[in-house]
Amino acid sequence: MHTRQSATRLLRNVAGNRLQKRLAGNSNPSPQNLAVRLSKPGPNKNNKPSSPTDAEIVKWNKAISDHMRNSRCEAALHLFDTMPSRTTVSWNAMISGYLNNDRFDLARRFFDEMPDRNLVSWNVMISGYVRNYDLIAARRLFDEMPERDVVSWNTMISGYARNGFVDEAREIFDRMPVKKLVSWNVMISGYVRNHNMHAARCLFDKMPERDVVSWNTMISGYAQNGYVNEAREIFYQMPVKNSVSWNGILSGYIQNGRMEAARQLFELNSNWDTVSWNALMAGYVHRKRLVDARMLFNRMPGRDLVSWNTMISGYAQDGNLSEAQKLFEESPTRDVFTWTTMVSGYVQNGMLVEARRVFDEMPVKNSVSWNAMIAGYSQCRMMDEAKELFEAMPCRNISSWNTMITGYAQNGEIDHARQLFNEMPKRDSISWAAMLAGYAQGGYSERALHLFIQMNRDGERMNRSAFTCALSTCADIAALECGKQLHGRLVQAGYEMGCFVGNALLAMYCKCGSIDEAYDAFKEMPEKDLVTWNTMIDGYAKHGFGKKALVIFESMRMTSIKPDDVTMVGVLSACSHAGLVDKGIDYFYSMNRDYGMTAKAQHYTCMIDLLGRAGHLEDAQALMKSMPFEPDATMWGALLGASRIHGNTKLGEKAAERIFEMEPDNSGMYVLLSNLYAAAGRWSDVGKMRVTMRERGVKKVPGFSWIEVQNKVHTFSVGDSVHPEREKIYAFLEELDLEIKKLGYVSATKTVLHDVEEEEKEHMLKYHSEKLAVAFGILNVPHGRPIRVIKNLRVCEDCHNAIKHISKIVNRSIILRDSNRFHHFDGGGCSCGDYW
DNA sequence: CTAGGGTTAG
Repeated sequence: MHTRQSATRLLRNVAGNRLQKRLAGNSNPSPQNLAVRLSKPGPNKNNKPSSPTDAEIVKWNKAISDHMRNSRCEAALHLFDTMPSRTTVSWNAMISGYLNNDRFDLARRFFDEMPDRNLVSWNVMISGYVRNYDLIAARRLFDEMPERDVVSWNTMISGYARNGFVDEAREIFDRMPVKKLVSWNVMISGYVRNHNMHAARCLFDKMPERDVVSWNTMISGYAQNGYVNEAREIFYQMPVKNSVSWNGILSGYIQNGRMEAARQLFELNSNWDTVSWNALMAGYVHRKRLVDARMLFNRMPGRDLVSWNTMISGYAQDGNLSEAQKLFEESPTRDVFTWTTMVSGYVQNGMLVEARRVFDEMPVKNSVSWNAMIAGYSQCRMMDEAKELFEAMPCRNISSWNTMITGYAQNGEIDHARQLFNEMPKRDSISWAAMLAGYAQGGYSERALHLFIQMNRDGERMNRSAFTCALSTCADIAALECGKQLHGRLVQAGYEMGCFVGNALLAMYCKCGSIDEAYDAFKEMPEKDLVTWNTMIDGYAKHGFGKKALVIFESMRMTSIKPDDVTMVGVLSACSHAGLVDKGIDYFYSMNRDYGMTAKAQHYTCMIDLLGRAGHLEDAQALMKSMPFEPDATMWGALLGASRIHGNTKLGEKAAERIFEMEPDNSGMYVLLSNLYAAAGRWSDVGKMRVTMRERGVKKVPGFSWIEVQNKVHTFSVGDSVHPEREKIYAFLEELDLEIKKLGYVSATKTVLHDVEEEEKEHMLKYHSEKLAVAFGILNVPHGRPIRVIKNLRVCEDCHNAIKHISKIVNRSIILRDSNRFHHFDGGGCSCGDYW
């Protein structure tokens, strides 16, 4: 037991004068700033503690936790401050309470200042760091603590696994001296979370005893990773089921988009609990079927807070703020969740004033609430307001900093972004990515590169996972030069052996369009795991080298590593992209025959694509009908694409209709259908499409392309008129145009629709962003080196045709990455074989 | 007061 010594002084230190002043003027105090107020010396501080009984202290402690659970930090602190004597448990309750309310700073101060720590204090603090995504700090505490119990070990395992470090989690798991049932469950759940069902199953089969949680973890793991059949198998095998088991199956259907199957199961029996109702309702909300969701909501026997929150967020995200507001007012109780939903609903619909009104009214805010409001301001380019909130918020977390960095970067204030990046206490992969993306999108490639180098210099920060993260950032923004630099540093650091980094390296080369260097890296990897093989296969497939992909697959079969469903997606899409119909069909059937795999939605999508492209539209439809689940928008999209290639307007319309039902905002599909009409000469339908798009408020994503030349990224958009070298580029394009027409190129104005006025059509076509970037590349990339262009959307058919001819005329190799795949143009042809 | 399974917000 301790006297109440330093709590007051402690808090005064925590708050700091600046914050205290700022909050003093706030007319609408949140509990967080009340906590600060209490730091002023209160009355009755000099009573000598009478000696309370143990039972009384337990009561006090319970009251503290209770306050904390209900986000009443100030009340908890008041109790803590005035209680006659404290135990370690009291301190622990405060720490845990603050952590639950996103006050990591206060929690740590209490932890540091407390007179005696027990095992729980350490464990609580570690779990706090885990929740704040700070695995390094968590690990430091874990290593420092004087002794560890099962909970300490389990917390670390779960912490690593939750944040994607499943190997580190396994390392801890293997090292722990005594494993309990929960330890096994945590580790299995870690594998599940990281989509490694194979490893999860191995552990599950090996574990000495199982309880209902172990079984349920496997059910939901299989279900959420798309193996509904396996989930059902486990479900039937398990000795004692509870409602969680049932809900695992139900939400498995829901998350795999099989709403009708979910519904059938749901109607089959009547003893579903509230969680089940909520899950089904959320499924409908997620698929924008608000009418169905509302019908369930009305029918529900017992609505809880989650039910109300789900329904409210459904309306809010759908833009129906008036209905959301109505339900919000009707709801019997509201929690932080409810309020935050309203705030972010208004924010997402650009209604900043309303958002702010709700935000000011809400009684308890957590970091999510603050971040939502900040994001709202920064999306509306109101960085001053965003900054004001950011500085006032008591519970800043990494997300808050990241939101601000992104905001500044997107508003062109790159230096402010960098300043925050430098100042922030902890960075995660998002922070680096945000900063790098800011540099990359703003054209500051040298600075992006420099940031990588700084990452390396920081030494400690540049561990294996940082390399992995940096490499995958390079892959995303197709920064090949940066990626190569990292590769160099990797070799210097002696890191290049492991699969972890090796796979990232491989993926980087693939996504940056350098498939040959990817293969070099692949060859040199001493150990190849499943991901290595999958990455290489998919890389070749995406680049249109289907036969090479299949060669890799055949070598993989010689090893002891078993292909999984991801492998097969790569193999099937290789066949599809390369037009290898019979091979594709063979492989599809071999999945079950040779490996006992059940084909998932993605495999069917590949097959529909494969059959469709090859002109077997009937077979594609037949396959769709025979599938064990409902077709999703991607499958109809594949069919629509195939219909376009083969000029089947009727089928295209049917597919499009289904897509618009499921994804009314998918602008790419509207364009695809328009192109189909245009190709058939149905101009009035083309016009109607344009009207429909306008009526439904579908915005076509503007297309842009970029190219890296001498460490600088050049971005182009349709009809670009801002690039400093535009005159030269346009003149060069005119010249090319004449040349390629001699080769038989016909401007395909008629087949391509873009949302520009009719008379501008031919003019605009010549100036699509990809053409501009290619022309710029030819003019500026030294001879003998490939020209690498990236486009955010699918490449336009006419441009594709033109670039093929251009590659022949200028005798250059042009590599174009679009949103779907890679195109290698060489000597007048393309690696995609005109199928894409 | 701390670790594992099914539903809601960034």
